[in-house]
Amino acid sequence: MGRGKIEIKRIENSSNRQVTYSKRRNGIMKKAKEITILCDAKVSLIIFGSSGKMHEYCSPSTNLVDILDQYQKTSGKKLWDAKHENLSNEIDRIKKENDNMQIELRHLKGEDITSLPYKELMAIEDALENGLTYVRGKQMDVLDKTWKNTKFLEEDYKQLSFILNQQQIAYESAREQMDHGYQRARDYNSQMSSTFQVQPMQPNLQERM
Amino acid sequence: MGRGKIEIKRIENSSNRQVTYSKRRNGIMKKAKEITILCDAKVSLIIFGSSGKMHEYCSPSTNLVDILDQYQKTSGKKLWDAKHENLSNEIDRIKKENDNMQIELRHLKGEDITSLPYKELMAIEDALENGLTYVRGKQMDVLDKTWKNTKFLEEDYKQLSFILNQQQIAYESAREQMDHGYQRARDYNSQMSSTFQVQPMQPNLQERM
DNA sequence: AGCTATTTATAATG
DNA sequence: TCATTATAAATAGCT
Repeated sequence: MGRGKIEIKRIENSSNRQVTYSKRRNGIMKKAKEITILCDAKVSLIIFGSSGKMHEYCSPSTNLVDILDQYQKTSGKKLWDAKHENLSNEIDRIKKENDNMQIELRHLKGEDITSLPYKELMAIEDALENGLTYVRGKQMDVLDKTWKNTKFLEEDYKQLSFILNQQQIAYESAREQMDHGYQRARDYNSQMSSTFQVQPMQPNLQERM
Repeated sequence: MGRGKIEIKRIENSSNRQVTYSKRRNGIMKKAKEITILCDAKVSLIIFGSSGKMHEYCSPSTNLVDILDQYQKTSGKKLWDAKHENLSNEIDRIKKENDNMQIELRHLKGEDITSLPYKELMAIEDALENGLTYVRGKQMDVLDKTWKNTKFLEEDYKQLSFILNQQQIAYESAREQMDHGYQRARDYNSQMSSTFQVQPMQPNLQERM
């Protein structure tokens, strides 16, 4: 597009090259702007001439950083170094921490917060906290007692089981003796008691609380 | 340059826009390559179409990172650091959020509340009350279960006592027989086995929870 | 996708 | 360097 066709290869004449560069650079810039407007495109164009001078175009709807971000996401290529990755990781970590706390808060809170007049609030607040402390303490006590009772009961139960076992053995012994009629029960008694170890009847009861 | 002149404004017809985008994108790409060769320029061109698809050109003598480095040096604009700053800002923001939540948590636990204004006390109070309701309900559930468990245990205990009692009686009987030596044990045997069948000692205690 | 009438970009020139 | 202009290239509207 000019008075003569040119081959696409480096323009050796420095002056011509400079002129062509200038003209074509403007041309590309213009085209970039146009496609941005015509087609809703996001464009980043950076040109360095051989002299080192820079020219830049970036579509007005965004900025270079955003475009480069998007570039990284889309292409998968990383432009930023490990520092930025570390920062990103820290953000992720803190966000996770955030989420955890938010969950904790939700657990501690009820749901809606209804408004009350200020004056009443102050007085109630102390009472509530005292009540809260009291109730918690009280409930802990009750749980404690219940637990102890259960433990005692369990102990009794074990002992009873043991005695029952002994009784059964004694009974069997007695029966056998009665059937054969010649050996003493006392021998079997002692022998069996060591065989029948006491079984813990409620080994995991505390886990049921 | 076309059959008709067009105004440079967004092409409303989506299909036309897409076609034009494709054509012009190729045009720009070609121009970029050409200026690179003709004029020894370094070019980076990144285009995102409205569909989100990316197209990129970078002059072969270099790469995007180098160009961006040079961009920062030449323009003085921070790219790298801008990104860094953005991330740092976000970290600060999230950390602040974190701190706020931590304070809220402390307040709910009754810590650091002495110097708080009414409004916040009110909010905390409501939250505590709601939480209290929830906790109480939960504790009631636990107590209920414990109580039921205790009752079951008591039943077992009673039953065991009963059986023990039976055993003792049977044993006494058997001994007596043995002493007097005239009645068969088999009668007692059948009697006892039916007695033993009664005991569901701890078959499915866990299901009671 | 191609085609082509036109518009646009630009190489050569002054 | 800038403006002009002849010409090559790009492309808008069609099929």
